Amino acid sequence: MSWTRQGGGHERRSYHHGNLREALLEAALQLIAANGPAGFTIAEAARLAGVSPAAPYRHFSDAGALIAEVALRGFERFADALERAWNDGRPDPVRAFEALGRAYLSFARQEPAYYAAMFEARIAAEAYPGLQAAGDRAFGVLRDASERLIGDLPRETRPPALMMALHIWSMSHGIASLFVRADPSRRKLPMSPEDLLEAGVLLYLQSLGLAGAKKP
Amino acid sequence: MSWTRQGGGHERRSYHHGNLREALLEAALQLIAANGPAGFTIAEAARLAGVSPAAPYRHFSDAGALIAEVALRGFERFADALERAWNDGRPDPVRAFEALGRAYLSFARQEPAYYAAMFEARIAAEAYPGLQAAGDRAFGVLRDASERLIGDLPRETRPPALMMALHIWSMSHGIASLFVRADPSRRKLPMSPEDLLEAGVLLYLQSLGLAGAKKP
DNA sequence: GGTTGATGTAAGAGTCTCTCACATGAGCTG
DNA sequence: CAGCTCATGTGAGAGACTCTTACATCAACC
Repeated sequence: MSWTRQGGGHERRSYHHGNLREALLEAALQLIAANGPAGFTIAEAARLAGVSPAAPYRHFSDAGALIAEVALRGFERFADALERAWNDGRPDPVRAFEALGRAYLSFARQEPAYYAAMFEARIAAEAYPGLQAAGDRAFGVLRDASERLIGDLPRETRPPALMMALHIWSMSHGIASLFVRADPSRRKLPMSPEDLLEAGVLLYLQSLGLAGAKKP
Repeated sequence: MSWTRQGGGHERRSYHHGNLREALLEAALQLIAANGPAGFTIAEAARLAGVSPAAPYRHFSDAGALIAEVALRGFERFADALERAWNDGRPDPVRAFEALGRAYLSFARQEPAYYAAMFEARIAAEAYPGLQAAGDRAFGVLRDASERLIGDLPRETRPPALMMALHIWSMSHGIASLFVRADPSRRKLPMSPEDLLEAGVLLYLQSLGLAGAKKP
């Protein structure tokens, strides 16, 4: 997809680009995917967009602001993906919960640039207000799902939903960081990250009295 | 502690530094701790060591090689810390296993510069041979501990020790990355990362038939 | 005492960030 | 339609960093 006004190649005829902001965000995604968050530079993004190195500063105060915008959009897509996977607990809560975990890893795999901007760029979240909220929305999906899952448990054995969500988030994030995002040359696993996470979640749920049996 | 030959301040009288390599590694730790892996520069490290910007290149081929050396030493300290915490399963395997988890988080908290170099610098591990081995030694502690923990279980219900170690490593790493290493302004937790991890590990062990009861 | 090799410096080419003054032209206003 | 205005782009440049090359220093060894 192209973001230039001409809709064609990257040759621009008019003085003004017409859609530079989007073109820069697109370029950032490419560069981050290729080289990690540190591999992205304003200068290179400007080059990809076909403008001078100073032009991006009309749209972003500095490189961090551009990365933060990528991260923000990433969190929104991430939250959407998690919501689709959870699908309001259908076909049944346990299955939907597993789909949620797979969606987490899938996002890390399919959208490495967003994932890197969100979790590996070390952005000061408080400096970019929307970021925190977008992250909270994504986490909220997991929290609501946890709440729903344990809803059927008797009060005495019911764990705090927040704690449960934090456990699942942490394990998903750990697996994604260590085994999905790591270089391919990295330590070989005896199973796919997806299977590893599914087994971990099932064991965790078992200890709560949910998902008692092994998967059919 | 000072790494100059004079053992005193950072004023050097002789032409040669005497211990530049160590001084640079020390400077890198300071800079990474202060500004993250991206905040470290060869030029600034040279300045801290009191040498010209070109001098570091006598000891490290480039900035990545210096970071990799920091990461390597970090993994060694990390493995040592984990081994001390496990303490060969004393006083009993379950308690020692919990101590292992606390040691993981403690390392992330107490040694942020090493942790950042190890896990946040995106080093190409295959380019620095010792790195992979050092990381494997640290993981090996967790793996051996898992093996020992499940050793008492009947064969039929015994999970693969490797999988178990990967689950614990992932949850520990996830909690460390998300809640120990995150900026202090970050989302407030209902409990400390240490308690969160301990609860998660206990639940996990419960589902395996270990650590059946809640902690006294 | 002289030589040599490891370790330092000075200088510089190339790149990046970010700023400032100036150029362009799309859209509004009369 | 003429003219104005302002968002958006350019050119030039200061300051910082990376890494290289040629040269300087000096500790250790013959």
